Amino acid sequence: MPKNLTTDDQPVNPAKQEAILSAALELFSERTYEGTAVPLLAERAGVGAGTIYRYFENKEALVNAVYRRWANERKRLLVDGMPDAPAREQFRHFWRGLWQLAAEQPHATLFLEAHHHAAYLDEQSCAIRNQFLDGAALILERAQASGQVRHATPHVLGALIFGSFTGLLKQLSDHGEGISEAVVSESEEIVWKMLEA
Amino acid sequence: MPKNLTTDDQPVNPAKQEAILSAALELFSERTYEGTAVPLLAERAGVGAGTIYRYFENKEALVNAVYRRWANERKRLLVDGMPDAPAREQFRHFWRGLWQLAAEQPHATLFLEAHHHAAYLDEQSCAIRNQFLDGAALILERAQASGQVRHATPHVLGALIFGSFTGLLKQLSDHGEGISEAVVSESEEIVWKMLEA
Amino acid sequence: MPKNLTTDDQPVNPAKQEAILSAALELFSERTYEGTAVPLLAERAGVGAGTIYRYFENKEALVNAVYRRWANERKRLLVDGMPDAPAREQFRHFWRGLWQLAAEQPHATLFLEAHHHAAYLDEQSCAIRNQFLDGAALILERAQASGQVRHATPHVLGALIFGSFTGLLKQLSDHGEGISEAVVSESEEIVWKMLEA
Amino acid sequence: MPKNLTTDDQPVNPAKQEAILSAALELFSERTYEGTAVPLLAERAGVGAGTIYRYFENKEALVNAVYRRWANERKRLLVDGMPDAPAREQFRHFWRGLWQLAAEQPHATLFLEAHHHAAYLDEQSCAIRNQFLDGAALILERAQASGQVRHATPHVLGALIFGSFTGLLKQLSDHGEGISEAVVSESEEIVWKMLEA
DNA sequence: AATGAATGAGGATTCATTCAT
DNA sequence: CATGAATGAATCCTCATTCAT
Repeated sequence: MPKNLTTDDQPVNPAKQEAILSAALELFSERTYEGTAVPLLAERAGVGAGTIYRYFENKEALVNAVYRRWANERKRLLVDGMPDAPAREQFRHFWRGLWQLAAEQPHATLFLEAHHHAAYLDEQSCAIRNQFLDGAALILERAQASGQVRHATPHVLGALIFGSFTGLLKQLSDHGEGISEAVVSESEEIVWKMLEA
Repeated sequence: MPKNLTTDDQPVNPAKQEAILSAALELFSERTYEGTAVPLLAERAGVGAGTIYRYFENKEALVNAVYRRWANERKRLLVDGMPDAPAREQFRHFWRGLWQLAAEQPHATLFLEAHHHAAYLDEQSCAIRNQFLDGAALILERAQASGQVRHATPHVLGALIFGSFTGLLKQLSDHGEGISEAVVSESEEIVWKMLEA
Repeated sequence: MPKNLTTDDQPVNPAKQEAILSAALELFSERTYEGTAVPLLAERAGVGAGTIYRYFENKEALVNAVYRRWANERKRLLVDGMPDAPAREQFRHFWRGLWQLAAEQPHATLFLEAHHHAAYLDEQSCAIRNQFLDGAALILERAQASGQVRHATPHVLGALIFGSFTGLLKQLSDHGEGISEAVVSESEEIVWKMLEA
Repeated sequence: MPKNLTTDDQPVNPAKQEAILSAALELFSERTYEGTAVPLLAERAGVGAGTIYRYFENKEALVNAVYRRWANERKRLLVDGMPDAPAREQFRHFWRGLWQLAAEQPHATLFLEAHHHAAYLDEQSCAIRNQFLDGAALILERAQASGQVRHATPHVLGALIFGSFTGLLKQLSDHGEGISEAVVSESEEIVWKMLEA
């Protein structure tokens, strides 16, 4: 009776695990963690309710798996994948990356945002978010050192940029508007003003 | 004879109603709406579980009351109370107002943020948030007309500003840092850059 | 702190006690004992909820008081008040008495019927119903002895007569029909056939 | 996918559904609908409390299921199964049928009687009882037409007969007496007197 | 390995009763 | 003496989790 099947204990059926993670992402962001019943989740994933417990120890482990998955993806894309380039270009990479992720995985960004404070997130999940923010701060710091970005507490700067993105994304989704190239480039210009030395 | 004590039918004991609203604000933002059990809420408010139902028809009516209370307060302070002044000064009023509210009522801003999407918010509650956002957009529009603020979709601009604030506030609260004058003025300068014509 | 105020411990305010008993009769027969909330009962009686407990030890004592009141009234009218007369005339007295009570106190008869089996009726309440039935049986027995009424177990005969009455009353009230002289005399004739020697 | 297990969506486990219906019949007639707590009901049925909600949408749906079940059974046996025969024989069929049902299912008749007025009975449940009463009235009417039964409003006659039965059954059960052949045939003779032309 | 019927602890809510006013 | 606001035990019901199949 293996416990932690989330790790690579050779998950029984990758397609099923994937379906569960995907259904969880959808439902947890549409409704809430507490507001989502496991049986409903199972139905959405097309598996039996009991099956979920073969892939995840419990509901809490499942949210954490979803969180980690997308928090990692975001970090990988936006921080690890940051090119060595002038600050303006790095910012473009970052900003457009955020929007691309939001466009490709409409639920992922809002899910990450909504669940960050959650009491049920474990340390590892929190750690990943911090890696993302710290990574972004480090990039900023380097850009400041080379005089390309305004001098200000890097974490403050990072929070402002990231908050701008989240605020705009929420507004668009509230109004049922999709993500248009126009909005992305307009906002890129504007937000860069906060960084520009 | 009237049952609806949620309205101003001279609530039986204002101090108790206040205690309930206050406990609800705290718990709903620390945990979640769904994640907060009514008995716990009652204990935190220092009243019996049944008492809550003398003041609010049900849990849903209670969240809405909390939401309306602070959404109104915010609108009153930041939009209705906006002085007729140069754009830069109006922005200072707005930005510092946001932080002042956050400092005085640490939970209120995060509560409003976390509950905006909530399915259980009724029309009236939603209307107030829109009044706030539309009001802010209108002020921006006027400032744009007079050439003091960059030309860009007002709601986009508004979302960026408000998002910046929220992002920074969350970051501070995550790190357990309080709201310092330094951070407020530093951020004010930076965010203004997004508006500056 | 006198307990049993239902007895003649000089009830504090007879009009109020009366109002409570009357409201209880109405509500307990329209809804149920368990289905009737004490606060509602208080409102219907025009008194405060707490007041009820000055007149009756608790809800259970109240139903019993209502039950006893009408069970006694019925016994007094129909059994104690039975004239010494030929059987046919005694039956007329009894049958018309039942309908008169039902007409004057629409709720009382149905209340008595509905609550007879109730677990919360105390011994005294049950005793009264038995006095009524035993009294009726005794009258029947005498009439049988004098050859005016068919020979059959008196209690069986009594149950059939009384059941006929209840059945018809319920049917009328189900159909929203009032108690008409026509129905009463028609049924009197018919039911007498069961007794006729 | 279908939620409504109350219908014949092949109830998950017929034996369990049966146990619940049976426990409900017992308890609802011993105590009351409102007076019967669901956990107690579950215990008596030998199932978990939650299980009841897999078979019945809620407590109300459960009483209705019980009511329909026995009201249908009664109608089937006594009205639909009425032979084409002389009135006296038809009456014997009806009367003995009532007592047979009462003997086989001691709780069913009293349950039906006690719950007829109930506010929580839905339209379908009420319809069945009416089918029973109307059916009985129709049979009476035919017998009147052929001069075998006294002329009197059929529904009145029906109510008297059925009321007699109920009254006697209650008396027997109050006194803890079983249903004896003697009582049944004695009462059959007597009640027939009400019908005899 | 997968299921989904069954469970019971825990949720929201009601209501008989008390007690400070 | 009368009140009705306050209470918490007890209600109905949901849902995360288990386990026999």
